[in-house]
Amino acid sequence: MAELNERSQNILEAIVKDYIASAEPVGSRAITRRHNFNLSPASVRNVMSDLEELGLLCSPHTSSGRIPTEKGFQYYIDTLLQIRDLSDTEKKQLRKSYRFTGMRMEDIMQEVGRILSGLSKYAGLVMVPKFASTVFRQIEFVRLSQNRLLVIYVSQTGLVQNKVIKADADLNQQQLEKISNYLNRELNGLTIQEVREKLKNEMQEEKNLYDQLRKKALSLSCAALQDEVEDQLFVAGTSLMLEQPEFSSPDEMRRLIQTFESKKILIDLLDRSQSAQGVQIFIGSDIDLKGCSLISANFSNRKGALGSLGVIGPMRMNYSQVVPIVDFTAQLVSRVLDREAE
Amino acid sequence: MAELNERSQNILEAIVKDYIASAEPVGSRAITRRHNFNLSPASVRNVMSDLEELGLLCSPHTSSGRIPTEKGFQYYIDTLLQIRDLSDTEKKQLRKSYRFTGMRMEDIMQEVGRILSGLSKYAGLVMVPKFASTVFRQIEFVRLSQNRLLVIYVSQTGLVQNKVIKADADLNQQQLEKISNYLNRELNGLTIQEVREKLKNEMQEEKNLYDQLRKKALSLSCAALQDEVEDQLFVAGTSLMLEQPEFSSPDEMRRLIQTFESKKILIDLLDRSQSAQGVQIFIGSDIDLKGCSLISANFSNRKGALGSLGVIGPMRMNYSQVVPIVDFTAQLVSRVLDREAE
DNA sequence: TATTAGCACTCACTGGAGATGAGTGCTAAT
DNA sequence: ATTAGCACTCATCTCCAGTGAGTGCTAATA
Repeated sequence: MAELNERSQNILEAIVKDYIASAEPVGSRAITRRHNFNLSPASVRNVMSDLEELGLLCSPHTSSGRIPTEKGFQYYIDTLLQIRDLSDTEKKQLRKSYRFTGMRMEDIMQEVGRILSGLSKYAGLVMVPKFASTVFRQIEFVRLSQNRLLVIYVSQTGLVQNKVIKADADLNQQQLEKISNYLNRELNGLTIQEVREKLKNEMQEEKNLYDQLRKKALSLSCAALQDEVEDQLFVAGTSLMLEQPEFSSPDEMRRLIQTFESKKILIDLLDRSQSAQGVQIFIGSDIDLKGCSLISANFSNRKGALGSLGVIGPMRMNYSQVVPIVDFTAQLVSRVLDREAE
Repeated sequence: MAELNERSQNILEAIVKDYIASAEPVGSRAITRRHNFNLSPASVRNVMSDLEELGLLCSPHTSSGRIPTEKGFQYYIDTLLQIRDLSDTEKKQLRKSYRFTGMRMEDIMQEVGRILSGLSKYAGLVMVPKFASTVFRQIEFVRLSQNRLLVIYVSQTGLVQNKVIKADADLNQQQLEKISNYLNRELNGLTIQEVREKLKNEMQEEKNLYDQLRKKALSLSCAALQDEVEDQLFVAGTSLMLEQPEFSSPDEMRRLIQTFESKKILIDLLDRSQSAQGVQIFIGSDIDLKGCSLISANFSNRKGALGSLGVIGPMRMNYSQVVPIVDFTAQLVSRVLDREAE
């Protein structure tokens, strides 16, 4: 992107800010009124015309004010946006909202989503990712029927997942207990990734294993960890999002609800942000949700990444307000989960 | 409700059916055209006027057709609605949709909701009720930190629930195992209700218990089962519901989404239907969702009630189509869960 | 006596005409 | 380089007449 001179930058910034506040096209006169650039509307118009030329602004029709294009927002985010830190009071307040003692992981996540949504007035997202990267704590087997077992595993952070697998042999509850004891001893503290590795190695190494128990244990846990568990996604504040003027038409509403309902798109989105550090902003065509932006951050504990959270809203989001909230929340959640793991 | 003569009944039925089909006020001429009662529009108008007098119909404004009032729908449901049985082909098809082998309880419930919604074109609901009535199968404890324990319990049907409790004493994993072994031996096959009773009795009986293990086991499991776990509710097909003309205005949409988002209202609704047998229809002011109806049924296995499922849609729902679907689905799910429990 | 044809009336909805106002681009003056 | 001035555009609002589906009432009819 070519450099803009200072005046153009100022005007672009003014337009973006005014548009964020009002959701209406911004005209040249309105700008001179609200900000005092000591410029006449006509001069502003000239600049606006240039900015339109550059693809940073557009006008919905010939005789209306300008609105920032996606590129305009991108420029604003990249070079104009100043993210203020939260004041200590704000931090304290935020910390006070986040009291999770005695809550289950699921409830914590849900609550975090709700709070994010409430603070931002947009929709809050929290994703607990595929189990793969989390740290193994315990595994239990429950015999459901002759060859169907319920596997329950618990991560270091207390996240509980379960699934049903088929067992080759019919094992009674006592045998299962022995197996889970064995596994818990062997695998405690490893990431699921590492557990998989280890199992794979041992399986190969000891094809003709004498130790029947161990053999069964290995085959069972392999089956249990074979395919991924789905990501869990918590969405909160959909209805707040619907209050935004960009979703005031029935069609737009339906589109949004459909997207949120399937969850798939949102999961993919947050998955993509998994790898990065700090706050990320996805905007417009980055994401499969026309006209929307996502501000996200990852949370993690000492042992590595655990999940992502964020706020999704119209492209015309109040970035300078929401970014620090998302950032700080991610930090808080990370700390809480560290404490949980102890 | 006073008896209506046959002609009035016929005309009321025609109006309700036409309104269900079109969502538009029904006029006298339209009726004579579509059904051949051998009556002139004027005669129909007289009858309609009577029905309005009785509170079964109303007109949105002076010069428009009539729409059924809530009372009108109620009358239709109570005395005019004929529920056809599903044909064998339909039953077979439905059975084919419901293949749940190897799925977790949660996934089954979600899938049932989706199918219900897809078949009815309205929103599908499935609720797994408070754990209280389900049958105990297994309990496990996981030590999270010094005095925080994760309790996992599994019902006979394979439903997994977990929560965090505080423990008085710091117990290591081996002790916990012994305790859970003890509990699993003692309590297997009882309903949670019965488990509670039993624990309460034993606690009182043996206040000065020598058996330390048993004492700890009792106090722990008491804490674990103390307060109810929340009902779990699965909602599917919200966006289908939004296609209905009664929710075409932004305000109505928002109202609906808000209601669905909080889940509270829906849970209360399904809770109320818990006690009854067979299909139930809640309509209009019965429920806290203006202009909507709920068709629900309970599912259960040999050991008793397990949950409810249903379809929620506009009051102008196609009852004769949806009622048998809900009914049959509840039966199917009951059977599946019986098989799971084995 | 129940039914119906006829008629005046109501009211949502539609589409066109005109007024309004916020905004633009261009040009010429400063 | 900046700005005042001006003609022009276009969404939006309001007013208005026309249309059509529907009603209630009354008098004629079978």
